[in-house]
Amino acid sequence: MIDSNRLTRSSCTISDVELDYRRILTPEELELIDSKTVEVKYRKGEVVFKQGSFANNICIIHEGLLKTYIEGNDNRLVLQVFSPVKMVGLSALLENSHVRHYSAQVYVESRLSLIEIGVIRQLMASNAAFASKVVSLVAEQFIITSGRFYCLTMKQTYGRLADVLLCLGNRIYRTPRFPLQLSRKDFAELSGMTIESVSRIFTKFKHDGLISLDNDYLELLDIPKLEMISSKG
Amino acid sequence: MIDSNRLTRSSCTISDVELDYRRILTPEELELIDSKTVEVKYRKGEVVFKQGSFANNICIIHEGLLKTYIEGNDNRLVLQVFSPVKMVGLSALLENSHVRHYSAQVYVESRLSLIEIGVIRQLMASNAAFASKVVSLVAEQFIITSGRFYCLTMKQTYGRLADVLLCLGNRIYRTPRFPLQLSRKDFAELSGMTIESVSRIFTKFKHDGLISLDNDYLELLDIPKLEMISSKG
DNA sequence: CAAAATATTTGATCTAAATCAAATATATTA
DNA sequence: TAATATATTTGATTTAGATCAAATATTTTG
Repeated sequence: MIDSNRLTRSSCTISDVELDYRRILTPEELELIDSKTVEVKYRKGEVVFKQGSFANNICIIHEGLLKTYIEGNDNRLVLQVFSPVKMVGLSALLENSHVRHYSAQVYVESRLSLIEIGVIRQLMASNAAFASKVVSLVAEQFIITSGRFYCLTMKQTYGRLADVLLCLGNRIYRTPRFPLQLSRKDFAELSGMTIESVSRIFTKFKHDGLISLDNDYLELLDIPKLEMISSKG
Repeated sequence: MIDSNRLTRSSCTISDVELDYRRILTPEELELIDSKTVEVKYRKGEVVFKQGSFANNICIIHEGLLKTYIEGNDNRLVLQVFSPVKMVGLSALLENSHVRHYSAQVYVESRLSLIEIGVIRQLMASNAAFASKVVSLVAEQFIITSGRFYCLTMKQTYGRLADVLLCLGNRIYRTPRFPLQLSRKDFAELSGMTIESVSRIFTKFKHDGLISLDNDYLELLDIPKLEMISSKG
């Protein structure tokens, strides 16, 4: 039986859809897309694009880690986290709206390629299989973000933080022991709480033997229990 | 200057993208799609589709009002509200996943047409302009739901309820005075709070002259002030 | 390396909104 | 129409988590 639980009720934002769009394109189309692609390196904390600015490209992350977020008056809501190899900024393909509806920023040094959005629109208009692929990617982002939405509005702080830790271990770093590249502030933002609450829950999790924190590495020691905390809310 | 504020920071879920996909299709394609479409009437409160079930159609709402929502253990998160004429259930177009990730239910008696999902996939694969249209619709849903996400996680109860009232007046009924078809429970679910909180805030809003409630009609008396409450959170 | 700046932890207090409880009001049914 | 069920309002109490405040730790910089 299939478990649709992760998508619908967890805060994890990592995609399952394969980014194998190149297979779909003809040699001429590949040449076209490559001629309109540049590769850019971003240093830790640099902003890739800003909410409200004109959207002139679609990004693919090849190395690193980045987040997309809505900026409010004095707060931010993280929409998604992207690790390699994923497409970022697809919702700029909304017709009649050439503006970013959210910002993007890298957590760590990252390597992205930027594809001119005009080419993407052009390929969508000429290659239906490519357009179908884009539908699938955007639909998945919708479902994933809805799941995160559910998590942040329905679960309590412990469940939300457990969720974020599980996502990091299972899907981003793909190992229970991983380098701690995120600050408490990043965790707070990701799990929708204050820095102080994150700190307190980390202390509790450490004390209960769920995680360990030693020289810049975080290890998930009791994944089943973390999963229980995540699902109970 | 364009205001992207409504989309990015309000709980309103009503689309701006025109549902003019029929213009895009050839006469043969129109015949095909029509041969795979049925019209169904739903009575108040009936469920159109359930989270976890197989997705075999895309819905278009012609009359009435419906919501999509994620079902948790003992709670629900309303993702979007749809009024005529909108497409519902598009995210089922995610490849390799034929399951609904959320449920849909009508608030009032509604008339929908149901289009077999296979036809939609087929048309997307053969007609790139149609597929591009679908990308635009799904991208818009993503952005709209993200805005609602922001609203429900960042604003306080007064702002959230003001938001819902403004959406009803401005975009769903398109008049400041409209029939009260939603219960307190519906409002509570829409604005992410308890029935008691809704009731208390309604009393306050009535007392402050922002709204009036008389025999089954709700009227927005002071829209600028409601907008201020919505934006201040 | 010391000093300054920044990040994290821990404790005390406060508060928005939930929960609990009971009183109306409205709708439904016999 | 009375009786029952359901929905709404209002008040009292509780609580999860924020805010405020101060003490470490860690990092950065001159």
